[in-house]
Amino acid sequence: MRGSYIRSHEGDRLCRALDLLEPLGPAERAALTNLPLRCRTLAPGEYIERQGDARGDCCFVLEGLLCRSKILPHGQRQILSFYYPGDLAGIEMMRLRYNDYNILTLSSCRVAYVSHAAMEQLIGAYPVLAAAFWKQTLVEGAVHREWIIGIGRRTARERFAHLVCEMFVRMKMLGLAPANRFPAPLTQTDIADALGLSLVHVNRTLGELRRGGLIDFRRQTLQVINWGELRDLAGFDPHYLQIRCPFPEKFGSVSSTITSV
Amino acid sequence: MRGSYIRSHEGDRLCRALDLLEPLGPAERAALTNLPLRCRTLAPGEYIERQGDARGDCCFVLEGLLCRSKILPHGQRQILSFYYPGDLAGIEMMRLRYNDYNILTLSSCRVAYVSHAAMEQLIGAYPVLAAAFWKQTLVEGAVHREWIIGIGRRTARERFAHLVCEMFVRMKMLGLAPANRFPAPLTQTDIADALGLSLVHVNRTLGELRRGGLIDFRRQTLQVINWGELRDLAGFDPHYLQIRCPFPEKFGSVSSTITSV
DNA sequence: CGCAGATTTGAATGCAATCAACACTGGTGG
DNA sequence: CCACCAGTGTTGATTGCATTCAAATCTGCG
Repeated sequence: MRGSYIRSHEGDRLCRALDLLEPLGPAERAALTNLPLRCRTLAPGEYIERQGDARGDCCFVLEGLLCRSKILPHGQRQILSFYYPGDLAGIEMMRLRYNDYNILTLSSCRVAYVSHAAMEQLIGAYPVLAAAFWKQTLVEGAVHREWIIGIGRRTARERFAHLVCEMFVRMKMLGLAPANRFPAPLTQTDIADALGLSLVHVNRTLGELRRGGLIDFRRQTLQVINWGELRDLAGFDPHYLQIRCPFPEKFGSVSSTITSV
Repeated sequence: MRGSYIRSHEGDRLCRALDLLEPLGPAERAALTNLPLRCRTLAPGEYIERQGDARGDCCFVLEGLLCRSKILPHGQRQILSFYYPGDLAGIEMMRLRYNDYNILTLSSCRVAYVSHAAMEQLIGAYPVLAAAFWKQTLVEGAVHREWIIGIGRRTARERFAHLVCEMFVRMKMLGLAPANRFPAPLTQTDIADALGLSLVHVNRTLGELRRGGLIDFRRQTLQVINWGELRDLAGFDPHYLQIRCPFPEKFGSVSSTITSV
């Protein structure tokens, strides 16, 4: 099952995402685009990894949204994180023996599989790339912590708002949120499982945020309407995402643009 | 403020904890014990790092219990993780620019500070140690995920039971839980902030577990009385801790010993 | 059209938070 | 030695946020 080759704009996006973590030189860019990749297009709901399975290859996200989830013995589901374009899913399986989580597509996705062997070689040869991957893991940890805080101590409205802020900022960084709109290929059930809430309550909370003029969510698209209020409600501070570019400044102006509407 | 030298049995414990992640050779052990460390004894409630501060040195835990926490704007506190003897606290600050969390002692602690420079050198020279530290971060991520699941989807009793299981297994691994008793220098307020519950509810839940004959918790000491039931209640599966030694097997026998009492 | 999945709304229930008061503990100082 | 005090632990009563159960749309799609 040999996949197609990576497309040029997909390679660009991959480089861009990693460059946000660590500045890449031309050598690293070349090494990335010359990686032996197996590219594939996956339908929504396809699994990259399954809980309990033997560890599989690493997987670059080129396009679309994936998530990591776990099903509990009583059947409840918890979504643990999202994977955005440029993220490298399943990298921890290079070092760990057991895999307790599912990684699966939420939307139609373009992904690029890389063998562990190729990754080891890449990391060994390019310390900057090793640093970038290592840093991505650390940011993932920081995001985990922010989720713990949200689920542990924030109300449903704050929690929902915080998730929207996080997705918005990440998509914006990737240039995928023009006019403060970005694709969010999630059902309300998915959101509930990410926020640790029930489907019904997510629906009601969404209604409140919508009626409050903070966001809109229709046809798999999230729109941030009142960034200032949304951010304040969530208590959102983007520091934990460790954005390298001067994003907060740039973002302030966007924010004021929005709130002045 | 130059600290005292590391004591021999403390160096042993440090090596032992890392050896549980990756098997260390004599060279790595020697390198570890020859690290330029500044050892100190800290009182309960002292900070290693504060949220918003500039990044400080790394810090090995030699003895005692620390936690990572965050205070929210409205004053609520969430504890995000615990640091046990052998853990390296604050290692992520070698790579990240912003620090949004507190790291502080819960009990009286022995710690050993290491400069980032010394760590970089160590990691550069000993790939096995680099792998061990990297793996520790990955395990920390897995623990975060398990906490998300707990806070998001488990009831108060299950959540509490799961935390006790996790602490028990980690302490047992370190040889610090003889007779299924181990030091847990926590107030019920701390437990509440770790589990995302209120103090009052933690107190009631603890009462239930105590009356149910699952655990006891007195004078800063946790005792696992009925491991089988506790594990089943929590739905605890130690895989996520990535224990290298044949712990689950060994543990089964301990379990049966206990349940047969 | 018919159907499955997703969204929306209503009503009742329940788990955990909050408010409040009291008991226990260890440490300090008169 | 005892009074005092702050921190911690315990229990009762009330409130409320979120869940659960149930049913009615809505939507996309073969």
